[in-house]
Amino acid sequence: MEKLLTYFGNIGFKGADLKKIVDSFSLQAFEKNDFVVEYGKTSKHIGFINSGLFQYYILKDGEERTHYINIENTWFASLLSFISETPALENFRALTNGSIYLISKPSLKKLVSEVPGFNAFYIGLLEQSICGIDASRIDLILLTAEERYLKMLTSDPELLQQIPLQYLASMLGVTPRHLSRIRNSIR
Amino acid sequence: MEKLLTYFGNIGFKGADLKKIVDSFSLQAFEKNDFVVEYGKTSKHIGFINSGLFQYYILKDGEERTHYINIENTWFASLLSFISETPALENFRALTNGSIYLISKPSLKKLVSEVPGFNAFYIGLLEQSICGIDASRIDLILLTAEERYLKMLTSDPELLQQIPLQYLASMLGVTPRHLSRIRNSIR
DNA sequence: TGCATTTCTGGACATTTGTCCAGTAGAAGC
DNA sequence: GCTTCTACTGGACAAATGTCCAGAAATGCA
Repeated sequence: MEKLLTYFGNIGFKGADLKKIVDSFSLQAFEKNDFVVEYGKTSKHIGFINSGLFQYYILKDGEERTHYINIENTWFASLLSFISETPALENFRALTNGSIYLISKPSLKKLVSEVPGFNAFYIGLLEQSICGIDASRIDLILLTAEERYLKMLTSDPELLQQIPLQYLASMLGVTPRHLSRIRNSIR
Repeated sequence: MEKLLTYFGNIGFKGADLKKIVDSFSLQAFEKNDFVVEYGKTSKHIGFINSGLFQYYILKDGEERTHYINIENTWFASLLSFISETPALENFRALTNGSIYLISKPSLKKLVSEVPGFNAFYIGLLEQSICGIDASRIDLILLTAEERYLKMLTSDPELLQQIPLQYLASMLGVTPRHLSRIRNSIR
């Protein structure tokens, strides 16, 4: 659990509190194509990606539509399902072999109420999520697909290198065919 | 401050705590076209709309692009600016005369740390915001403009009645011209 | 009531994006 | 080394959406 120790250590947790936090997580391995969250089932965990590439997608008219991809060292949550405790409307699946530090909702709530400062950490996590999701939503309204692609080129260069273009296209809200056109036109 | 008393009373706050909460807000009146949050200035408050209609928009190539509208009895926040204490990238402006119960960030943080249960209230508010924003973002990727309009018809009928169509179109990510086509085609 | 302003609609045409598909290149397995 | 699979590209055409604009309808105000 070294990565978690470092992570929470770096943001100021120590001693017994740090141990309590890290012990609340369990490291689970996933093989390519394994589901972390499956459509129709309630998502009971959030987690921190230790390694691998994980994809959110929704089936629409029988087709996979990717709406987000998580890479190493980021937090993931099927928030709607996790928060409201309703069946997930999306799938969250491993695109490669990898592993995730998972924590259950009861454990999370326990840390929030029992560990001083964890409360602030969770609020910070939510606040950051909001900033990220909101910015992405606004971009979808305000920018053209090409502008969104150019923005991604500079803001998430590591995504571009790790993720097959078909998934990127889906995240940008266009077809792979059109992304190919965009990439061709900006040369 | 009746509306706030009722609101926080209904979710379980009482006595001195309730008074402390309500006293942290101030009711501010806005006239049509007044700015609540202005581009380039840091947003230092969040608030609960007492009355009126308020519009988030961004200027792009000299044009107003609405990305959200708040109606009565909803919470508003220029979250990115408020949370990260950076200049706002958007404007938030009164579309009609109205008033908002405002609370500053220091007061909010004070309530979170001093009033039992307010912490949970603020977390709940953030969680709900995430669910709403995330659902909206996913719709922008997965649904066509027509599907988004149909969804809005059933999920937010009150918006349809109060908001001029040009703003709705902008929220849906299409031009008024195209929204007119959509409305025509579903009859 | 009547004029001015704003909002909404829809025609004509341009641009963007999607669909379908075939071809190429590289990676993976036997 | 050969086959198979997957990712990526791009042509041809169709559908969706934008632009520009003018007229109709609704609203606000004197």
